[in-house]
Order: sequence, then C-alpha cells, then structure tokens
Amino acid sequence: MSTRPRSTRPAVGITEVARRAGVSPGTVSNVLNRPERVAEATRLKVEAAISELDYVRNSSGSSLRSGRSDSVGLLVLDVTNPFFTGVARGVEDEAAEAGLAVVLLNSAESQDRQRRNVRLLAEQRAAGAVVMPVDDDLSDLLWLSHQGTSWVALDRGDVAEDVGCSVSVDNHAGGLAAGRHLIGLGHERITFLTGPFAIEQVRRRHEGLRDAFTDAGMDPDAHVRVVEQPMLNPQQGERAVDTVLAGGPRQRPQAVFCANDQLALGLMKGLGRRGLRVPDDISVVGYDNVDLADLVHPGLTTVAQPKYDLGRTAMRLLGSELNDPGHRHERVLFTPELVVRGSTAAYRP
Amino acid sequence: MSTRPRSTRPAVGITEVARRAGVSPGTVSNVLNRPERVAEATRLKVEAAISELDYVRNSSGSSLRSGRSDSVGLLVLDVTNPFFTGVARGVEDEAAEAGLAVVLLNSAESQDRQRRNVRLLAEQRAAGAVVMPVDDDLSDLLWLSHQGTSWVALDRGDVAEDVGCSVSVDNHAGGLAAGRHLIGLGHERITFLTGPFAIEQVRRRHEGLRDAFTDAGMDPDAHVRVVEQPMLNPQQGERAVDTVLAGGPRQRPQAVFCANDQLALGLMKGLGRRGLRVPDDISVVGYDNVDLADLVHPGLTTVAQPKYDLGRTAMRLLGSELNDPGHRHERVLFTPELVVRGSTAAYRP
DNA sequence: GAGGGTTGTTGACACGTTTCAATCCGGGTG
DNA sequence: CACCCGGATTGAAACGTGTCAACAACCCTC
Repeated sequence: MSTRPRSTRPAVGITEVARRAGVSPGTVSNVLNRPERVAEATRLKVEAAISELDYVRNSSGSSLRSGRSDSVGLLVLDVTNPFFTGVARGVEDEAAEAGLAVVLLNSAESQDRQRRNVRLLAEQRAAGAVVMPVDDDLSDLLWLSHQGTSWVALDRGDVAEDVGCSVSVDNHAGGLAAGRHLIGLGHERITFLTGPFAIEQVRRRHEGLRDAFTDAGMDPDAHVRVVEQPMLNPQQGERAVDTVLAGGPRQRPQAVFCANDQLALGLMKGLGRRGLRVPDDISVVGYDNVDLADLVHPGLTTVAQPKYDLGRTAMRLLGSELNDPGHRHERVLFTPELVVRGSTAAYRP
Repeated sequence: MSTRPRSTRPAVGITEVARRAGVSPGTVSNVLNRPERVAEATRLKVEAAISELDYVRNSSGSSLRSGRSDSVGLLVLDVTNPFFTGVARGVEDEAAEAGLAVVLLNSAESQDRQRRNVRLLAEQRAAGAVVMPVDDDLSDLLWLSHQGTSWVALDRGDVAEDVGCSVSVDNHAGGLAAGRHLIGLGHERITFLTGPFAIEQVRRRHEGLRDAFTDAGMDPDAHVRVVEQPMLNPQQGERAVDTVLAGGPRQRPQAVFCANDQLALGLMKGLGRRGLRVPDDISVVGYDNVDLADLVHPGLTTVAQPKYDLGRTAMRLLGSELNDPGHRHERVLFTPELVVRGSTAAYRP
C-alpha cells in the first residue's frame, strides 16, 4: 500500500477540520476569517488540522451564507481588441491584491451576448463588475445594480454620476493634442479617418481635432475632411486609401489622423502599396498606442491611453464601492498623451 | 408612491417562487433543471411566477448542493501575450455554448501566482480548467486533479496521457516548414533567433529547422547558427541585430528564422535602422502569425498557429471530460501552416 | 372492482459556511 | 466568599438549491 492519494477524496469541510482539532466548527471559521478573536493555542491546533487534512475552503458555502461572492466580472467588448489586454492586466493586478477573482466575459460587440453575461453575473451574485458597455443602452446595467451588483463603467464618461462610477480617457484632449501636433508641423489639409460616428469616443476625438484648428485661428471646415469607415480595423484602413487620396496630389491630405491605431496601420500599409512614403509624402497619426505601433517602420505617432491605469483605477473604484459604506459615485477622467514617432514630419511643399 | 423598485430588494429564491405558483420548491427546481419531468400546465404556472418575481437563480446554492460549480478557469501565462487572445476567444465561444462561465486567471509568468490561481480554482470547485502551464512543473495541476477539478493543458504536448488531456501545435512541423521554405528559396546560411532554449516549444522549432537541412541532404551544423536572447519580445529582437549581423557581409545570414513574431518584428525594425532591406538583403520568417504580421511592410512570412481552434478544442475536450463518464485522456496535435508574405524572397548572390 | 403501472408532485434533508446569542471559565473586586 | 467581568468557545440556526424516496392521481387490464 503506497501513500498515493485516492483519486476522489472524501469531501473535507470545516466540520471535519473542527473534529480533528477537537474544536467547534464556529471556531474554525473564526480562525479563517478573524484570527485575532481566537486564542493562540487553539489557532495553532486548527491550523495544524487544516494542513494535515489539506483542507481547502468551499467558496460556494460562504457565498451562499453571505449572499455575495468574492469575484468580480470584467465585461469586455471584444477580447481581441488590443485596448483590452492592458485594461485587463490592470484590473487583474488590483483585484488580486484585494483577494478577488476576475471573471472574464466577452460581449463580442453583441447586445444580446452582453445581456446574457450580465445575467450570469447576477446569478453568481458577483461582488461587482467592470464594464465596457456595448452601446448607449444602459438598461442592463441598471438592472444589475437593482440586483445588488455594483459596477464601474469603462471608457463611458457620459454615465451619470447618480447611476454609477466611470473611468475614462479624455477623447477631446486626445484629438486636440494630435491636431496641435500636426498644425505645429505646418500641415493644413488633414483628413480624419474614422469608424462609425455613432461611437461617442470617435466623435469626441473629431471635435478635439477641429478645436485645434479653431484655437489656431483657422476654420476647421476648411481644413478637416472626414472619411468614415464602417469598422475600426486594419482592413478598413487599407481599403480607405482610395477615398483618402481622392482628388489627386494637389487635393490630397498632407496628414491623416486616424481614430484608431488599427486603422492607421492599415492605412500605412495601403499607402506603401501605392508607393507613397510616410512621413515624406504624408504624415499619419494613430490613437491608442498599441504595442506594435513602435514596431512598424516608421514608428507610428499616436495618442497613448493609460490602459493599465484605467483598468487598475476602475477596479480600485469598484473596491471602494464594495467596502466603503459612504461611497459616492465618482467620475475619473484620464488625460491621454501624444507619443511622437517617425510617422509624422514637418510639411514640405 | 411610484412603482420604482426598492434599491435593495428582498432576496427572492426558489421557495418564494414556489409559494407564488402554489407549488412545492422541488417542482420549481425541476422546472429549471429537468423541464420534461413536469406537466405543461404547472410548468407555465411556475414560469409565470418566475418572471413576475424577476427571479434569478443563485448559483452559489446549486454549486454548494451539487459540489461543483458551472465555471471553468482559463489559466493563462500572460494576458498581454498575443497568442492568448485568439485562444481565449475559442475557449469563450465553446464555453458559452456549453453554458459555462469562464474565469480568467493570469499567472503573469510567475510560478507563485500560478499556484495561487490554482488554489482559487479549487476553492471555487471549478468544473475544470484550461491551462497554459508556466513551466515543466506540473505538481500544481496534479494537486488540482486530486481536488477533483480536471483540466486540459494547452501547448504542452509533453503531458503524459495518464495525467490529463493536452492540445498543442506541432512545433517540429512548424520549424520544418519554415526551413523547407527558406531552403527552397536558395538560402544556405540561416540564423535561428530565439528565446531561452529552456522553453520546449522553442527547442522543437529549432529541431524542425535543422531537420529541414538534413532532409535536403545538407549538414545542419554547417548551415544553422543560433542566437539566443533571454526573452521573446520585440525589444530583444531589435537588440539582437548586432549579434545576428556579426561577421560582416560575407558571413552574415541570408535569412533569419525567428522563434516568435515579436522577435521577428523587432529584428525587422533593427534591420531597417541599419539600412538593410527585407527581403532584398535578408529574408525573415516569424512564428505565430499575430494580427499585425500582415500590417508591417513588407508583410511578415510566418508560421500560423490555429489559435482559435486550439482554444475551442481544449474547451471541447474539457467538456467531454466533464460529461462523458467513459472519457479517456486525449492528446490533440494541430499542424501549423506557413503563411508566405513579403519578408522572404529568393536568394540573390 | 382490485391490482399494477405510469406520470406528476411533494417534503424533508443535506451541502459548507457564517453569525450570534448563549455558555463557560478563570481571575479580580467588594 | 459571593459577585461580576471579559475573553474564548460553543451550538444552533440560517442561506438557496438539488435529490430522492414516498405518495397521489390517473389510466389500463383482467
């Protein structure tokens, strides 16, 4: 007979530990949750029993009893969105410190799937959630609060403070910074290459760009042209080349500001295929500062969002909402930062 | 008095639904779990009560009772690893179809954190887990099986079939394909730019490359040089340029096969900075086919791994392990595919 | 009309934890 | 010596669900 453990072991719970330590279940519970209330000697006995029996606590039990679980949801638009990974890391780290587990749920841009996921969170009696809402319709989230699960909205600065917290980045400031940079380089004909204007973030970036011209005493209508594509991915960026360049060399933009790095990278590929050089023939600015913006040649000038801090802050806010009884909803706004690389240069007539 | 719901509602459980429907709790449970066992009329009554009371099931309760929760863990090396997102999508989709929630846990390349995460899964009595192990030490996973949570290893083909399932991609075949491609283009001096050889995947790719030479009747030792960097990221790729090019134009490789797209992209950036053109002066092959491999100029020839299918298959295997009592551990091996783009060209002396 | 089978429903219990009032004990005080 | 106090521990009662043996009602057959 070896000491090899049975493949299915008899469930060992708090009660069995109690028996082994010659103590009541309540005491074991105290050892686990409020060790200060229990005498040194008994604590040691119990801890010994715990490790001898290789006891692991059953979180279903405690969630059931306390009415709330110790996991939080991270409801994300799209796992493949490069913006997401940075945020996830921030949320993960902060949650780990608070002893919370993160449940990743993917809405895949679908309203229907978002609803299913919200429901799942409610069933789990999740402690809270960090959510990137799929669209302007917040009814799912309101229902969730009503179920007793609080949340923090990500990148949705327009959430009223009486319904929930939000953490976002100032898109207007980002557009403004990009605009100023290009104007400073002497560019006067700028195209804003974007996804659907239905997306609030995109609209704000556009306004920022226009305000940069206004601030410089120039009429935005005369200098900013818009090319709108149905999606914010590289394929759309590449496809947009024709439209962007339409009108011949005299008409074509001196610089393109893209609502997204993905679009920008696609566009640069398309430009290269057309024999146009960046930044000699045309400057390009992106938005997001994805990891690989630094790897293309030339490097992509872009507006960096503090992804990690965004996630981390959202989770911290959620923590405060969970623990601090006097919590008031808060709206945190980060300011993005322009990262200048090789894809922009002074205009040479 | 408006009909606005109280902000904290009285907990409504299966019993309250039962009362409302004039039926016993057991019946409500049956309606939820085995609707076929209950008569049409009562089913409708119960369903009505459920929606009137806006009942949502409490998964803590059911997990406690059944001893197993309905969520699976996805234990990932590093959320920022580009390989991961594709896998995650596959796991997500398959899990969603099976009605399972995915708990994302990030090991951040740390053995210690992996251990904490495994423990968390045990506490949650997770149904199962899809795991990318942090290193060769499988003791955490064995402990997890012993706790009754089964798992599927990802990209770890060396897991013995008597301890668990595994899904992986044939790294040897990938190296072989890359090697054949380059040899076919007439290249004879090839450098293998890689991360630490301690990583099994990397070793296998190297062997594949060497075997391509052997198969062609050439001595690998004479044609393959190795440059080993401490990590598999773009910075290391860029930094490696000096070593790769050492020895002057007559000695330098005609082509570089990188263990990783990240390395390859970094290398290409470094080569560009040195004034060397890809593929005219030197050909480059990567590994992984990350999204942006198609966006750099020239496009990166690379070995594509079926990330999505990998995740999906892992989750499917896990499902079979959970439901099928006669389950035998399985080892699935995918074959990678070479994607030829602009970064490789025939050797021109 | 008694017996037997089928279909639907019931009650009660168990899962593992936390909580809280009640109890126990030892030492200090009047 | 009676009393009380405070710290340490106990025991029992929930939390919401799933299971299962038992029971009720019904139909069919001989």
